[in-house]
Amino acid sequence: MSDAPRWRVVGRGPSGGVVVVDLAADGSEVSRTAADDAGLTELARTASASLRWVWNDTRRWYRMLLGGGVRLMRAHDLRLCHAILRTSAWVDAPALGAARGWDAAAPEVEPGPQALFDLETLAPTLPDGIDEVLAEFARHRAAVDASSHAARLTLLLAAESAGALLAEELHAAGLPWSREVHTRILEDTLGTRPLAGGVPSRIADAGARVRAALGDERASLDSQPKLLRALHRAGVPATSTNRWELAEYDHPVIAPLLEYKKLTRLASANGWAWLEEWAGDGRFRPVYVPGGVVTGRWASSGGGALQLPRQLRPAVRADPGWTLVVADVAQLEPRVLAAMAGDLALADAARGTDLYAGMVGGGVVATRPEAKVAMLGAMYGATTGDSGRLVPALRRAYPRAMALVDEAAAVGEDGGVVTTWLGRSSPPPGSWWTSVQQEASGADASAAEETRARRSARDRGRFTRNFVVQGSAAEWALAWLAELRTRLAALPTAAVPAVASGAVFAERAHLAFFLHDEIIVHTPVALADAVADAVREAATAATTLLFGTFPLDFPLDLRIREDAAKD
DNA sequence: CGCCGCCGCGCG
DNA sequence: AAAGCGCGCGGCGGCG
Repeated sequence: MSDAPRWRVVGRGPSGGVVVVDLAADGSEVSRTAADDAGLTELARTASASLRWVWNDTRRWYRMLLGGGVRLMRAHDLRLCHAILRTSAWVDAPALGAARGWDAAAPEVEPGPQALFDLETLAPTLPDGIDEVLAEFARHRAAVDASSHAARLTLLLAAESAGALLAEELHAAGLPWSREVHTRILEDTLGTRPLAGGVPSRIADAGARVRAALGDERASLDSQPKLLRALHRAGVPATSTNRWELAEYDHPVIAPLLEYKKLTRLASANGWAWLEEWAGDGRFRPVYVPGGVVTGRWASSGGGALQLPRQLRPAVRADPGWTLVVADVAQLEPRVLAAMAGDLALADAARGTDLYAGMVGGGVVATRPEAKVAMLGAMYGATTGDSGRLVPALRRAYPRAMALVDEAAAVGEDGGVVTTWLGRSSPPPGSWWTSVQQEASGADASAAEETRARRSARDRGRFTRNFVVQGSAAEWALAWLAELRTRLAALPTAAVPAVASGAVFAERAHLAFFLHDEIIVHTPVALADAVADAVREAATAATTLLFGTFPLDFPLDLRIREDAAKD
């Protein structure tokens, strides 16, 4: 059926009701239907999985559909795709020039209470009128079609939008979390839970030992300036209180102070209050923010989802009858760099499962830890220290890979824009950066102005150097997620006890967590092996999708177990 | 009292 | 054991 609808565009009519417009592959309108929210949910429930849903903001629409028990496979998120297309160096900027209002930040699903009283300060809202939505979608298609990199951009927009669907599903499903295990970790580490306003026993104990070593019974340990002064009085000439510097001093206060800092960090970031607020019902439901980082990585909002300490991983526990498939990619970024640069020598080092061991085996550096810091230094732009010292060896061994990141840095220092493998471009320099460079280029520029300009140029060079690698790695990860999501949806159901993940995921394997290069799938035990296969197949498919036949794979560290601890 | 910048530290 | 990218968050303290 060549005239079957390919896109389903969702917006609002003049009266505020939902309007659904189906478009054929050539963009012509096939049908136009008025609906309400319930009607939209029913339309979605019976829609073909091949239909791509187009709307202004996935969170706005998909949260409702998921709540109604509907899962969709494909989308085109106009806000996220606009952000990519508007800045991509592969897109003719005027193509989106007619767009108005599509640069808005992600809107809140529920307006905050103050918004009701303070209308003037409301953030500009995203257009949702069906005609504006249709027009913006048409601009996107035209912009992609006119690009000389249409295939890659199409892939990027599809992956970004699949990520937006998944972000909502991850929120709806939640990460299965054991109150009991978390509480036990807290008690084992911090001691018994204090009464309201009190201090856990081991923190109190460590604090007492710190104060004794300082010879100051009243020393304030939680205020950085006060702690620094107390250290000076005790004869520790530290310039900061970060743990790397403190560890350099030989003084009896150091050991208990580092212990105190570690314990207070756990208590304040992920202690009993966090447990009650974020995971009290047995699910941790972070708000993921796809595209929330300039490089294309996801950010998160609330609960510190992307900073969960490894120490608490044992609290991630499958429901009864379920298990977890936990997988992460080994050395994702250097592998992506090797593939982008077409660097066969680096690809050769990556042949086994451990790229860093491969570097040692190739005689590039002497030890695995050296290989790791050297590679990180190459991608981050290290110039000094152990890492910077080793980078020249990499430049000799992997000239193509190093030329790619060195070129990205040179472009950035010069005020230019760099672009990822699939077409996400770095933001242009801001007005502050440009004026600093201009002031320093004048004949009457002071030495201080020149120094400032050089420093900010190098800072930007390190940013663009890393942007191409971090951003392209994020694209591989998105493709992996999108491929995996499709495969999981195709798996059968399995009879298992009901879970707290919502109707959409009852008896179904589903993604439960994503962290840059790592995923957790929550699955009925009977499906675990099939899920593991799907995770591996998805990685292979993502690699082929991005890099074709380039001889490099992305090996996974994959575990099937009831908790998400590393060992 | 709320807002904001700084510091420190968790994650990749 | 760092000095080199990207984040979010809690606590503090200065400010209005």
